[in-house]
Amino acid sequence: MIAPTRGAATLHDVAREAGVSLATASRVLNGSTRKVAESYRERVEAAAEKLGYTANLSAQATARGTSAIVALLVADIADPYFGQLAAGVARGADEAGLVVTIAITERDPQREVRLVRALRGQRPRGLILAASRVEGPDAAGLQGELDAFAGMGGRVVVVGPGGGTERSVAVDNRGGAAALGTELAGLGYRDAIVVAASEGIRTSDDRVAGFTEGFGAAGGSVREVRRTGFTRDAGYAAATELLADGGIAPGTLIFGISDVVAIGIMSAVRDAGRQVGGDIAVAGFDDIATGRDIRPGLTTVRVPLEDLGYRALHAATEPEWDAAEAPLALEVVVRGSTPPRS
Amino acid sequence: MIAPTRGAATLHDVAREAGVSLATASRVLNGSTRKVAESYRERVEAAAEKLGYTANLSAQATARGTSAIVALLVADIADPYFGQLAAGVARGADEAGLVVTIAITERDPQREVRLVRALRGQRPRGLILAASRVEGPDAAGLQGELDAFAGMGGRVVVVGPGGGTERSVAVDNRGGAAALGTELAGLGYRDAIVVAASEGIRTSDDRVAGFTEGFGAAGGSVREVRRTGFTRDAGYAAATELLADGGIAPGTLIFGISDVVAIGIMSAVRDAGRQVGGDIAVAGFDDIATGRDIRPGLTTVRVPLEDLGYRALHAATEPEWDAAEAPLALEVVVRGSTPPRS
DNA sequence: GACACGACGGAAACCGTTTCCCACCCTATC
DNA sequence: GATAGGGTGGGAAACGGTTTCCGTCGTGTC
Repeated sequence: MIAPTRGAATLHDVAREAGVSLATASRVLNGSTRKVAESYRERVEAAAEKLGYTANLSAQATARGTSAIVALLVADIADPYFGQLAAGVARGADEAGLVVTIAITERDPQREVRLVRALRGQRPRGLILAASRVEGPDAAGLQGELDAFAGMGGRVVVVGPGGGTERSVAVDNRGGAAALGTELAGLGYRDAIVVAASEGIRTSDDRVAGFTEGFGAAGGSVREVRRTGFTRDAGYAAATELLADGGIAPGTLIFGISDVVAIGIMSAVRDAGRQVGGDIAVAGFDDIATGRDIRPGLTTVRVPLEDLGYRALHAATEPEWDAAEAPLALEVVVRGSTPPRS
Repeated sequence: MIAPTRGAATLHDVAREAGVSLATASRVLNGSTRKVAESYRERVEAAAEKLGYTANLSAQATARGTSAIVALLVADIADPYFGQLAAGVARGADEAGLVVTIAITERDPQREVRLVRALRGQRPRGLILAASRVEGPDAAGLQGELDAFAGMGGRVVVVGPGGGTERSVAVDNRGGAAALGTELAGLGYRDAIVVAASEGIRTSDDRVAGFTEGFGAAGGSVREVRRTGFTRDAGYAAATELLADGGIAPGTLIFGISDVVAIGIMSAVRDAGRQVGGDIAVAGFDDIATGRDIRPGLTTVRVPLEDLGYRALHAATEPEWDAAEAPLALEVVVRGSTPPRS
């Protein structure tokens, strides 16, 4: 069905095969407002089929001045948080006939700047930034790149706390964490330790603030905020230290800034010979799939990650966009890792 | 630092700003064998910096006739198996200065064919197929697309069982599963049920065959092979059915075709009021990160997924390639989900 | 001081598409 | 029966680059 040719068939080849001009072939094969006679249309389509023609997207992009690409920047694609998010982005892109290119920051701000610059070369329609947002000196370089990107006509979407002028698909980290704190204080917890990412990372800061607020207002108190990273191993290490340092009294709650961190904490607690739940309670944030399958189940705040990615994709592609769209509903999910106390 | 312009700065703009020809600007900014005088070079670089110039990759691709893109096709990016694989691909691509575009098959063969065709439009240097390979009628259409892709000068790499002419980065599924079977029989297990994907999926078939072989040779016997899917929910459902149907005797081993499936099985076992480990043993394959953090830990076969992705990337880009490169080492990892029996 | 040669800048052709614009034909109208 | 007008095909100029080829200039040699 597909004729083997040297290299890919070009529109030229199709036009010649069909005995029509390039213009006509182009109009038939790639959308155009203009009509072409049925007889021509058939000839061109037959020729294209015969030669296995597929439009060269690069050439199309240069000619049209706009590409069908959306770029996605994540911290770590192996992290289930970003995986689920990426799934939503990919689904939306497919529906819209777009292609997703992905890049990994490895949580390195400098790398992030470099990647945004490199991605800019593709002239994507939109850029989705899902890597954690930083405040501080490194933010300036990134902002410069983002501005350059926007000045070029690309749309920048930030997943999480909206920065400046960019569109953002926000998660109510603060509110969700506050609700979690309130709920857990309601279960009888009074003493909590928070294992967070380093200061300046908005997502982490907001969750810490929200939790402290909610937990405090309902009668609990946060004894300590331990700063570490966003990974499972960071959570494991932090909890191990905490257990070794001064020990952790039974009945204490440890809030991990994300489920991934919380899962690391759970493993550390167990490896130290303690028990998760009645002894040391653990809670997380995000509700990644794994939280359902570990025992005890992980108490957390459900963030509809795939929806989030789906929305981000649309924010990145639609011409006009309503920032105040119904916010994503977060929901506290209590499982066995935080049994009722007393 | 970056001057805001209407649209992106072009090479034209840079050349004008620097007072040189396009040719010279091109030679300075985008690699060329020819040298250009230091004074010119500086002027051009300064102009590029001032204008925030970034080469238009699409234009470059059409002019050069070759793109800097590698396409990655996975079944489901939210699945940790594919996430870790993708991480390796992305790392390799970054090192090589390539861009990764990703597409999701959702395990639908027709969709897969459609995506390969769409991806072809990008004229990627290589295409990495990590979605599970099927045998059967749907395979023909896919093969046609792959041939068309290869005929165009693209390199196709299959992750897993090598198909026909394509390069493949193989995993010794059969050998690994056999080793697992042997090991488990050595621990005293005699009776096993396998929860696999539907017949015709090579990865699954190979693992079933290998396990049956190894387990059988060491004195065990596979009582039943249950066909289902590759997901956590498929594993959960299958195990729930098995437990309801005839019940499962204590001391039985359930081998899930992948860790994701095995984790679903573990949850089903527990939700049925049974215990994982001493009561019903469970084993998986792949060694995804989660397997470490659940309790009991999941016995499995470690597949170095990130390496696998990294290798696939190289196989997809390097001109000549040694198929017989040292195969990836698989390793049986015994954890608490399969305690020694007797 | 003439000549050959190597280095290097610039004009122009080209990559695969889109799209503007013109020519053409057919039909409807006076 | 000439003319205006709408619809449709084709030629050619873009789009943003790369690369070939040519011409000039500076240098080294005898």
